Amino acid sequence: MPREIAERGDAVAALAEVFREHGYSGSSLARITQQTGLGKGSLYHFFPDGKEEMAEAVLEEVDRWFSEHVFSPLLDPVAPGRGIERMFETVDRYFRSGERICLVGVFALGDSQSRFGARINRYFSTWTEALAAALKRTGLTDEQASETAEEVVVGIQGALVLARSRQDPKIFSRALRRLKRSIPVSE
Amino acid sequence: MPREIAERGDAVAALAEVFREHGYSGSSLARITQQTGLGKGSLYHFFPDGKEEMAEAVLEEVDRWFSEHVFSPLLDPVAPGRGIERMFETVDRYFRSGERICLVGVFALGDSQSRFGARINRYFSTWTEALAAALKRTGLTDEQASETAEEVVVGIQGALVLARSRQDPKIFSRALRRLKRSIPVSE
DNA sequence: GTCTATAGATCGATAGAC
DNA sequence: GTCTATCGATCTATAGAC
Repeated sequence: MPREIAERGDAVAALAEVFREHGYSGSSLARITQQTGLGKGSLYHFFPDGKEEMAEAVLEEVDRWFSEHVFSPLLDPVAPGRGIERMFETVDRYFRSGERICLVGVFALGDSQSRFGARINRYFSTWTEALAAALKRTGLTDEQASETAEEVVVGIQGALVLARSRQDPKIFSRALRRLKRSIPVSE
Repeated sequence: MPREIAERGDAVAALAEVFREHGYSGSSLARITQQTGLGKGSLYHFFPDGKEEMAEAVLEEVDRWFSEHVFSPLLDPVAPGRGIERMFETVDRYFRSGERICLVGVFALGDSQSRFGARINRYFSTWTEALAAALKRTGLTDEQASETAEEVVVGIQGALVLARSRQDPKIFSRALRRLKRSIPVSE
């Protein structure tokens, strides 16, 4: 029987949920060991630089995951419309239709902004620019594409904040529906 | 010469900026005393129940301020269109055109969500419902009004997250402009 | 690799002088 | 009301056994 957490990659996934739920300062090592089942020995074996390295690894993994599953499909040269469609589907699944919040957003609003600012900035700018590029290839002007891309990313983040605040995931679903509609149809 | 902080009300205003910038767990008493200039003696004199009472007082003050300056104008029975206009102006000023973030949003995404959940929920539902009521009185159907109100509050919060993340307040200004446009004109 | 024990700093909170 | 001193708890991180 395999252990639940046998390597660094598994540890990162478990850490992500802790940081997502409690933020950076709210995630004490005591809480981390408890929620992940990993002892301090294991944690400092995988992440010699401690909590900051854990958070860095988590942010890096989120970045990697979005690059592969969200940003890359948007940049697919053959089907911009299809890439955008897929983005909405993937995002809906990733955030569990509004039950999950965005870890990068949590870090952006929290006290960890100064610590991880560069990575946070890059995550959102990469997303916005990839979406703008796809929109442009559906026929929008540069300005329309940039503006619409920003509107979509803003709308997603805001919907996650409100869904969490009001404990109502449907807020997120409704926002996704509105945002999809706001995009000029193309085929 | 008057002291900078002579009463509880002034303390609350100073505390708000600390919590806004560092979140709940990120605002240690050491940081609070340093940033506000208030000693622990004074803080515990004003807030006998400590840090949690400080945060409660700050949230209460934000609630009170928005009720007076944002929600009430929306509910003004004579001029729904004018109330909505004023809401955008007031919100733009309050968030310093995107340089400031929403303290309630910070608490909502942070680990303080469980502690202050009821108040956070109420803040956003009051806002959304007041705006929906105003929109309805401009002639929108119940459903259009609710949907548009949600879109606006979501858009504002998302824009604050992105403006902070990308260190670009203009993201907030652009979002406000789009949201104003999304509202059916009325006079 | 993972455990226990613990160091050293910082946490929120309190006491008592003034 | 505000200060300094300090409590016990908790924090991040490390050491050393296995």
